[in-house]
Amino acid sequence: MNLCSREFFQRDPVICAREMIGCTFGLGATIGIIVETEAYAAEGDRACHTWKRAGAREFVSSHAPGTAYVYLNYGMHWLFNFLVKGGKRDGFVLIRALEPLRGIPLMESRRGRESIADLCSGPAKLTQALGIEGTHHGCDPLTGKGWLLNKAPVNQGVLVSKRIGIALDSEYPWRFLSKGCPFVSVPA
DNA sequence: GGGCCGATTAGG
DNA sequence: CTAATCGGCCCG
Repeated sequence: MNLCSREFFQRDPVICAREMIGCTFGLGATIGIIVETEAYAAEGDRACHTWKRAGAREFVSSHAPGTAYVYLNYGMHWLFNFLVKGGKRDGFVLIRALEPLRGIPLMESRRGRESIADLCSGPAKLTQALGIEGTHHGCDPLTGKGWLLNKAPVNQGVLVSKRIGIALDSEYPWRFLSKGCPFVSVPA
């Protein structure tokens, strides 16, 4: 049962990214708590795929808010985003790190390592740990079989920083992470 | 078709 | 620090 509503994703992506910290997210038996996110805006943000890719702009216009935008980076890493649209701005929320919660042995198997802090502490690590791949591009985690997405009742101790690993518009403070959390990709 | 780039990661 | 590895985009 998904407690995250459609309207949760019908807001500004920056607000949405902030609110997703603490939410429970999973696929199949593997589940974690979202501890790090980044927002990308469909317009005016040169780091967003929509800036250069017509396909990304088409994706935004032709899918419902909450849809999974999954893409291959560096030819080998799958990265997972939620589509955010219908609010002040359209855009995406990139899931960058999870605190492993359930299915840890399976995560360890998929990742090929056993250190719990190294299972989901990066955008490509967590997709590997959860078994997310290109086949999930365009899926709807709000209604799709196997997905889990529960909203957290409160978000306390959320820190803000610049986004990681981008060259353009890197000054925007659009990265959010749980304060003091050891499972983030890069410490605050 | 060819060249370049990238929201990363693991390993030396 | 760099190799790995490939879809999208810009040429031409």
